[in-house]
Amino acid sequence: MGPKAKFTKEQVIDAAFEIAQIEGLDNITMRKIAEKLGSSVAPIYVNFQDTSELTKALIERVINISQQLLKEENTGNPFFDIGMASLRFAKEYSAIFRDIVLRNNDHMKDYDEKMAPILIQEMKNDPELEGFTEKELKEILLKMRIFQIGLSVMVANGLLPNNYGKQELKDILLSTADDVIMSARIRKRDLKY
Amino acid sequence: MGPKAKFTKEQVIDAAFEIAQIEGLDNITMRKIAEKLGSSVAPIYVNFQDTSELTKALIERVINISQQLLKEENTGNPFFDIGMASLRFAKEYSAIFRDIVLRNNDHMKDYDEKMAPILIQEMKNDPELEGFTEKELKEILLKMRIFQIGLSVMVANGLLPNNYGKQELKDILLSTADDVIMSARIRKRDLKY
DNA sequence: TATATTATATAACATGCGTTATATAATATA
DNA sequence: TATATTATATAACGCATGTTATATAATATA
Repeated sequence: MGPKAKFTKEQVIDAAFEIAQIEGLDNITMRKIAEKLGSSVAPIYVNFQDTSELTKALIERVINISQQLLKEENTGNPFFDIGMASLRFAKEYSAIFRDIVLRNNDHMKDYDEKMAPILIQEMKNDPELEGFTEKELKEILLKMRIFQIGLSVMVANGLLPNNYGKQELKDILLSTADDVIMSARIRKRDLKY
Repeated sequence: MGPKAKFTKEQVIDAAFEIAQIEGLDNITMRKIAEKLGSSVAPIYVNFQDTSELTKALIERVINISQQLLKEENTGNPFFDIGMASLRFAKEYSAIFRDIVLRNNDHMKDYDEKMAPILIQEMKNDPELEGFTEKELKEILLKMRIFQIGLSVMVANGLLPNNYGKQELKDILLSTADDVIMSARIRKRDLKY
């Protein structure tokens, strides 16, 4: 009983997300969301108890988008796929990417620590990476993770040469992976003989 | 004629910098600075017209510190020195590093564009890099710049393994430089013969 | 020493924020 | 249809911010 709500949770999150996409997560305000929805702040408070609840929902939205981007990358090479998904996120949602990555939250660390063993396992099954010890694989993964974060930051901040598109990103990511792996193999060989 | 000012510009900037170091650039307020100085906000306005003027001075301070850090690195290998200076900044002033790098300001781009030709010139004089074309040198520099930014971000956000100190940072920076250069040389050779 | 000048502390103002109280409008149900 | 219930718009509250007006204190100079 009572009138229908003017907006769903999703619509409110959409509006908040649009603001975050341009101004960053910190610059979302209730009044801005209301303005974007063409209403007062009241409908927001019907859907969300307070700002913290809305923020949680927004973070979930961000995570869902990340996972969606990851699903869309399917070369079979998981750490290349993760790299490309992260790059797409950095490009398409750069303001949010900056806020998430550059804020010193535990999301990243948790994520890294959860993903590392999975990726190491995948690497063990990769014929291209045959013969490396676990320690060597970890070193390779770390280098690639560092490179991938650096590349994402540069994409988000528009620091790359103008002609850099998706293909160039792919190329440099793969090329650097080759560099790291090839060199690791050569070092291994040099030590052996 | 009149009483002496209680604080110099420098003292005000010091206080602001201390706040920024812990809370980030965005969380500096006139009242917080005043509190840290043990005074009211009035002396701040004697030294600076408004917030924007103080912010400019603070950015200059940040740049000076960066340059000081760079001066202290002197291996002769300029892009290694730049890398280490950036890493030290990321470690010692992580909140500010995040705000500077992750904000999409033009400082970074300007800096990169100014430094690139200088570094390329230095690379041309480096015997280790003999035989590479300018295009190849640019590719190597770009990869190292990406890696160095990634490493700095990870340092600032505490994402590296616990045992990572200055020596480990040096090692991984040099090791990756080797990877990139060695692989570039191998690719060159493969193409030739 | 007297005075003009300048620094300071205090308190106020305007603005923007999250949140909420309240009156009004809309609607499902009896 | 009448009513209870719920959504909405509006305006307000409390708080933090940058900035400024004002009264007071300090000091260089005549």
